[in-house]
Amino acid sequence: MAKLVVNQFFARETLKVAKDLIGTILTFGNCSGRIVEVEAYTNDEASHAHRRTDRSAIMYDTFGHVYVYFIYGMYHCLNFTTEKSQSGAVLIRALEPLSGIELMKKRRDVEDVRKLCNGPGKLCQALAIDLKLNGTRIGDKVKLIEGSRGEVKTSPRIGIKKATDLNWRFFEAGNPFASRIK
DNA sequence: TACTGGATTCACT
DNA sequence: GTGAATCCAGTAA
Repeated sequence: MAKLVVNQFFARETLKVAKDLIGTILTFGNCSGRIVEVEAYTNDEASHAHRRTDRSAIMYDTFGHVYVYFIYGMYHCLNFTTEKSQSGAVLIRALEPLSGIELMKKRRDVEDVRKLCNGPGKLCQALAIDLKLNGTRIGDKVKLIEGSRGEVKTSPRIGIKKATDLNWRFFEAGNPFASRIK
């Protein structure tokens, strides 16, 4: 397993980055998990990337950085910024927990491993990700390691679902750790 | 300064 | 399937 070349990886089209993130190992602190579901946000109206504000400026100014935002007064969502020349980001929607599982269980107050990280808010809670992480470089606190993908073209099987007109969800087909696909 | 809505989750029916 | 919880960011005035 190789450490991912962040600059090269995230400078590409958001949709390609999103697809290639499936199967990648994400580590933060003592916990790690395999990314099994993501959502690509390009410059469309449903996305924070549509309008430049103080909060969303990071998506215009950077790629390969962590973008965390707070939603519904209760949850955080973890994104990675993409594309060199325009705004874009990939929301991490679900992880398959690999290590630090006991810690995640404690944080989530849940015993069922499948329910630890099968949602954007849940995985942030399990990994203790909050706004303090916003703006940090990928590879700094949050690290990514190529998993079963990388050179592999055929597996894992990647499912694609349209979320909005321009946004797409990518998930590992048949993986029980992926969140509910609506 | 005040108001509004949201890329979610979970309990309840 | 429905609705409540909850608070920050964005917007209007």
